[in-house]
Amino acid sequence: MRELNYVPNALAQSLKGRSTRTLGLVVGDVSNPFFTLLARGLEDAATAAGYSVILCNSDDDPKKEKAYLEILARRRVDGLVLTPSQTDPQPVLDWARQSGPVCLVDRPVAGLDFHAAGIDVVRGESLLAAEKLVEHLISHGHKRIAIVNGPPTLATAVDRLNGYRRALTVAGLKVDKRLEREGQFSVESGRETTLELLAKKPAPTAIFATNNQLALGAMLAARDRGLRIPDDLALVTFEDIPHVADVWPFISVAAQAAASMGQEAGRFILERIQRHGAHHAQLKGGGAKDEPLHGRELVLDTELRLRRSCGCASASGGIFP
Amino acid sequence: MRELNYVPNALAQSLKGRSTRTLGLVVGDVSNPFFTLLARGLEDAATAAGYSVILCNSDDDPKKEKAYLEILARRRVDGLVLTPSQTDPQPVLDWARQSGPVCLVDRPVAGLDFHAAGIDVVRGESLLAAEKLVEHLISHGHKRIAIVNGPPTLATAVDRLNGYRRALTVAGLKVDKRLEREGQFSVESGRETTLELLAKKPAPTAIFATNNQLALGAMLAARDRGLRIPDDLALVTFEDIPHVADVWPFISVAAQAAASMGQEAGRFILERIQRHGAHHAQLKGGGAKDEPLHGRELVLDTELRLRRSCGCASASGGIFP
DNA sequence: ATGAAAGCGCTAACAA
DNA sequence: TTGTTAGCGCTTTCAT
Repeated sequence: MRELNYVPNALAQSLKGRSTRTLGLVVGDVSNPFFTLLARGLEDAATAAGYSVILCNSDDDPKKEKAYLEILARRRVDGLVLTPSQTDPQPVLDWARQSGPVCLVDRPVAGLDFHAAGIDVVRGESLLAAEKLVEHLISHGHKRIAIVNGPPTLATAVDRLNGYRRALTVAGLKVDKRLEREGQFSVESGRETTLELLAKKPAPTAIFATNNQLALGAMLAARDRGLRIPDDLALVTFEDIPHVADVWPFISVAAQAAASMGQEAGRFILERIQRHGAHHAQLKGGGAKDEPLHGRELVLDTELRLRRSCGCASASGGIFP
Repeated sequence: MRELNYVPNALAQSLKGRSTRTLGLVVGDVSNPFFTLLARGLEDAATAAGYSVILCNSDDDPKKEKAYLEILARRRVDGLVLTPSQTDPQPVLDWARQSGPVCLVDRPVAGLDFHAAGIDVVRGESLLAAEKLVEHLISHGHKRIAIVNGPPTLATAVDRLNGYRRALTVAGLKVDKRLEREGQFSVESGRETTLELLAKKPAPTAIFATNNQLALGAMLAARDRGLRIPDDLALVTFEDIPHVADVWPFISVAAQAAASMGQEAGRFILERIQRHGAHHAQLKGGGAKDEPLHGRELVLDTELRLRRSCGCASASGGIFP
């Protein structure tokens, strides 16, 4: 009788029950391949558990982020996976307290006691990887190494800057603020700041771009100035562009497992949602794990992939002239 | 008084009203840069109009697609933006009749009278662009040109195959089915089928990979066999990988404006939602556009970008050795 | 003007 | 077992 086209209304179900089976995902920009993979990973984890995900692009703008959080809260998403766009921990704390489980991905919020707040964090190892990258540049003989960074409001930018500085210090090179540039994590920003850097009296001989978009911008800048990489300017960065490196093994990177990051974030948030739900609807028997469940932190390994842009010879035979 | 933390419940609002202010987006795979940009474009258009988007990856699998459509229908999304994964027009027709506005992106469904069904289509020019690409290979003197294609169930694959055949025919070359390979629109598939092609007695001297993932796979295959591009094997494909071509002007492509496609799809679907809503809730006065509104088709231009993989000399100076 | 009530489509608790 | 009912948080209508 209801074979004649009946589709249950999930809204009504959600209104009654305490779950929307929906996750909110707020990333800087899905077009950044890193976030693309992250989104895919989360989507897979979510789908497997019967959840859908609402995708939001904050462009790392706290205003946009705020607007999205508001929308997601109204929609009563069961969990939030967020790449925080600012230093202020309040929005995240508020969400955790009022709107439900949160998992921070890619970067934590400086000054946020995620452990106590019951907020999970999944991120890559940034500081150490950055240090290794710069250390490698130093091993190639570079002394004037510049950093093309993202906004200092993002933990990844801060970590990578600290790694950069540490490498210099350890090598006995002095930290020169004039070689430290910050901007957005975008191609345009990378191009502009690199251009500024290259205009300096003694120009840097190597650049550490803190993500792949910035690196792309730096390469554009090098091209603008007629510089060859790595001969005239060496370059290292974070995050591979999927598949591209396989056919064009050129850019040396510290690679993060973006898809895994998304999946792990999914695992965290789903687990937390389960407990959260069990908590709200006081289940009578069964698994009574009622301890508050502190925030966990999962730090994924970052793998150094040295190719040509740093000055190393191409490992692979190279099919291209 | 309600400054003390009140968040309206969008579920209840939606349950009462007739709108969820949500769009469903089903693409093959967001990790394909083409779909990434499409998703971003749609998200932008949606957000600007106060809509959110639920992202789904069908992997071009009709089963997964069906499951997602079911979920989206239950969630009562106001509109559906879909890259259809099969030849059967029924699912789409059903959606349009029962669940609301639909906009097909990237590809239509063969045999679907979208115009009559009131279904919009936003796509790139595939056939002609494919023909030009292959025509160009022919102009380089190639006679044995293979096609590495996606599933014949997708309109883009069909169109590109037809464009390929037409170019051959027009040039007086004969169509050789053994040089026509199909599979998935994935890197792995591209690698496998290219490997098969390269194992043939007189191997093809040029390959037309019908999307960038396949092209990446084809390049991997070339590397596997120790072939150089374009010297030993020429290659052309569809869709640029954003920014990469700027720093590595290597792959010759027919480029589509993916982000625009997403935005235009957004415009179409939002407009249709508006009318649809106005239709349901019989508005008393005002703009009485009650004509049924036929399905529209927007075909975006595809731009040929000839670089090196086809055999053309690099236009740009090239910063890489 | 402000206030009360019905109902959106479900689920869960209860009654028969 | 099957049937009825209250209520999730809103919006809209109707009465005050």
